[in-house]
Amino acid sequence: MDFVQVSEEEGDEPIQLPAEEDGTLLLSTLQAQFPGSCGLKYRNLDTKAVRGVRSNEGRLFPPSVESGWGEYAYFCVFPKENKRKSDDNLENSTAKTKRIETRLRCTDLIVLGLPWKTTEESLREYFETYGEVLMAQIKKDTKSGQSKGFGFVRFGSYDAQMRVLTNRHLIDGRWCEVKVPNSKGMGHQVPCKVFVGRCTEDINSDDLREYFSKFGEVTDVFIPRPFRAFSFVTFLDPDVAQSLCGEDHIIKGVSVHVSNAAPKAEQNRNQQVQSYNYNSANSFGMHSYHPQGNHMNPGRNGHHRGNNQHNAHGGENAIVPNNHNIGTAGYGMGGNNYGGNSGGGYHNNGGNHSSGGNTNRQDGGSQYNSRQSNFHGMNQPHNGNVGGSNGWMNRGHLDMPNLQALGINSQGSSSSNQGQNMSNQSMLNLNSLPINPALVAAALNQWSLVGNQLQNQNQDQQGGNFLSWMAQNGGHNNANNFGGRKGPNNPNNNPAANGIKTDNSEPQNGNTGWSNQSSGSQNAAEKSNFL
DNA sequence: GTTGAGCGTT
Repeated sequence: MDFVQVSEEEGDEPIQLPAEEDGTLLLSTLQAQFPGSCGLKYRNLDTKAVRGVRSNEGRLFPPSVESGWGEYAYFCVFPKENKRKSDDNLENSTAKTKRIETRLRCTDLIVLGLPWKTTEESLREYFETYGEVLMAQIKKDTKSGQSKGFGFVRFGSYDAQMRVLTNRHLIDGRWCEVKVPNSKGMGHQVPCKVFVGRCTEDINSDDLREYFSKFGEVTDVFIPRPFRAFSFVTFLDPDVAQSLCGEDHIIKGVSVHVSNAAPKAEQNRNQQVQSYNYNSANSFGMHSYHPQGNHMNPGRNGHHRGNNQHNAHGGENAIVPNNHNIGTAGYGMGGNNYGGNSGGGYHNNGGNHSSGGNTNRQDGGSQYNSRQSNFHGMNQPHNGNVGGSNGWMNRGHLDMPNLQALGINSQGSSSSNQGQNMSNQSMLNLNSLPINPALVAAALNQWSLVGNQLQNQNQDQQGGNFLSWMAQNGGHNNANNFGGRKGPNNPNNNPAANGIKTDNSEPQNGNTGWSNQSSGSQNAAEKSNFL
C-alpha cells in the first residue's frame, strides 16, 4: 500500500496517509486526520514552487502517473477566507476584512454529544486543527465534576468557525454536533435582508434584483402578494445589506426606501402591543437584535440610520452623501420631518433633504466601494448616538418621522403634522389608509411594526440568517447523515446527499426566524455559495 | 458507579 506523507503545514511532522488502490488519496482520508482541510499542496524540489494536488470528486491525485506520490512532503490546504467581491478596493484589506468578520460573526459554538471523557484540553486540541481556539469549555456537574456531555468553543477567526460549522466532528471517538447555541440567537448576526418600501406595482422582482445587484450579489427577492407596496431583497453579504439601510434609491423612476427587515420575533410581539411604551425598549423587543440599533438611535435624520454606529469609529460616513431627496414618487415629505437633530452630531445633514425633487445621487457601482469602509463596530449595540442612557426617552421628535411626515396620526390620516402622540399606531389599519400603503409600510417597518398582516405572505418558515443556516445545515444534517443522534422521524433526515439541505423542513427555532424570509432562492445551491 | 438530548452557576 502506498502512503502519502502529509502534514498540516509545511515543515510540520507528517502523518502517513494510506492511498487507495488506484493511487488516489481520498479526501475523506485526509480530512479524518486534518479536519477542515480541502486539499493538498507540496513544494517542488527543483523549482521551489508550491504546487497544488489535483482534486476531483473527493479524490486527490498523485502528481505523477508513473511515480505516484513520490517522496514529496505534502501539506494541507484549508479553505480561504471569505472571498471579497471583485470590485472591492484596497480599503478592504484582508486584515481589515478579517477583523470585521471576526468581530461581527465569531460566536461561541456549542458542541453537543461529547464523550464523557473529553476534557477541555482535548476539546481544544481537537478544534485547534481548525484555527485559533479562544475558548474551549466542557460543562460539568458542579458536584461531581462529571462532564455533561456538551461544551462550548470559540474561534478566533470566522474562517475557522465556518469550517467547524460545516464539518462533522469525531471527537474522542464520538460524533459530535457543533452549532450556534440557541441562546445566541441572532445576537451576533447581521441580517442579509433589507426591507424596500415605497415600491410601486410595476417594480417586479427582476427590477429589484437587477438594481440591487450592483451593490452585491442578491440571493433573493420577495414581493408580497397581493401588492403591498414593499418588498424584501436579500444579499449574500450582510454588509451590503446593512450599507443600504436607510437609503433611498430610484428604481424605474420611483424612489424606494431601504431599511432593515426586522426579525419576526419582534414583529409578532409588536403586533400584540396596543399602547407603546416609549420608556421600555422591551416593549419593542429590543435586545441583542439590531446590532446597529437602528430602531433605537434617536435624532438620526431618517437616513443612514444603520450607519450611525460607524460614527463611533471615526466618522467615515462622511463619504456617503446624505443628499437623499424624499418624495420623488410624489409623496411630499417635508424636509423638516427628516432633517434636523442628529443625535451625536454625526450625519447632521438634515438640511440636505428636500421634497419632491430628484435625488442628487446616482447609485452607481462606484458607491459600492465606499460603502465597504463604513463597517465598524456593528457589534456594539446601541452605542454612541443614542441620546441618553434611556434611549427612548431621549429620542426627540424625529424618531417616528415617517408616520407624521405621511400625515398619519392616531386617527389614521391628517392634514396636519403637529401631533406627537403616536400611542395608537397599532390601531392603524394599513389596508384602509387613504394613502399609499407603501409609505406606511416603510414607516412601520422602521419600527418593527409591520407584522404578519403585511409580511407573512409567504409560507416559508425557513430561518434566514446565515449562521443559523450554517448550524442547521452543517450541524444537524451533517450529524444526521453521518451518525448524529436524531431520531428517524426527524425531518432533517432527508435523503439529500453530502449533508446539504435541500428542503425547508427544518423546524423553526423560535428566536432565529426572520419573518421576511422567502423561499424562492433559499435553496441549497445558492446557500452553498456561502461556503 | 449509571446516561446520550440538550443550550452556558461566568
